[in-house]
Amino acid sequence: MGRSSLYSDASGLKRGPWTPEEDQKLLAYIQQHGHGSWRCLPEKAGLQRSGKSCRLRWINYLRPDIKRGKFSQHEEQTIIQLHALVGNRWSVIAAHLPKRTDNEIKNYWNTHIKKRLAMMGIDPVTHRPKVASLGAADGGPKNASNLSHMAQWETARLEAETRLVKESRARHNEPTTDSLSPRSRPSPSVHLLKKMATRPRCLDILKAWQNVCFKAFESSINSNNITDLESPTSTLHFCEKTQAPPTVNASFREEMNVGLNKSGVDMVLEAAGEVWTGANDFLDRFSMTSMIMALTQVCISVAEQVIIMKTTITTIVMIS
DNA sequence: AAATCCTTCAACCGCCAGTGA
DNA sequence: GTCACTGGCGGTTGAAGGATT
Repeated sequence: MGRSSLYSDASGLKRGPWTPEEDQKLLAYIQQHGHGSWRCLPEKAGLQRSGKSCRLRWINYLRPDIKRGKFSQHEEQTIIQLHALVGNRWSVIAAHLPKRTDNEIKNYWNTHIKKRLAMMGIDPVTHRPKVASLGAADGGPKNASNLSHMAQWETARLEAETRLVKESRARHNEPTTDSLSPRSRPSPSVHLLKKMATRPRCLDILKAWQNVCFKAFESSINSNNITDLESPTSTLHFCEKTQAPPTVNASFREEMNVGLNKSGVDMVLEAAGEVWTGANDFLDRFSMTSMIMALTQVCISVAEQVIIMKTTITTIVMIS
């Protein structure tokens, strides 16, 4: 496989698929000497390859700590929820999946998850519902819309549960996967995600969150308009029109550019009051926001169930 | 059985950030 | 400060092989 021919390029370096002999040479050299400088490695290992090609082959295929084969359901959920958080930052996502490479995750996303989300009526880029397109495809716009939302809420619920479990586990000092990251240089985001899973959360945040969330919840139920709710994976959107408080600084807004609705986050942060003032570094803020997102998704899921029940009851009453 | 279409994924490319001279 | 080099990353390609016609 690969897109280049088997022939050597202008510099005399071989390209294209690796042969077993080449693999053996590379493996043997690295096991004996370590990779050292990738640029110098091919010559020392007796390979007619570029250092870059050797590095890629090692990272994505030859490393002994690589897990191959089908992705588990848990891995898939992790990918989806992390993608909702960080977007196409495959190296960050890979850092949280044991023995998976960023390339593998990227391929899996593009060939499997992306399509499945699209079929569920979820935009794989924004993680928001594509209600119009699903309705058009299915004939019944209303049913399609409801189906779409139910899928959304269920996805959100699973995501939230998974995230909370993960954070809880991390707090109990279970081993993280960071040491297994295919990248030797962890990105800042890896540290942030790791740190956010280990910091204790203040219950005041929960209280603050309950205030904000249930106001929106009540409002949604009163209007009885399901389509007013946004995708659970996008989270917090129903707070969007709230004005952002002045206490949250601009640099944080920049740093939080991970697909969140910032105004919604701001609103919760404002309600959190004093808790927030103590958290003046980005790590704390990121951690707090992650928790808020998880809680949002759980809450939206509950809200959806109630709305569906109310709609059903109304329908029954009308029929009877 | 052959042709065509579709899916998968290994490998490449180009860009960017970090580092040292 | 800036230049060159290196490694890391995300996007893209295209061959292989499976599925469908």
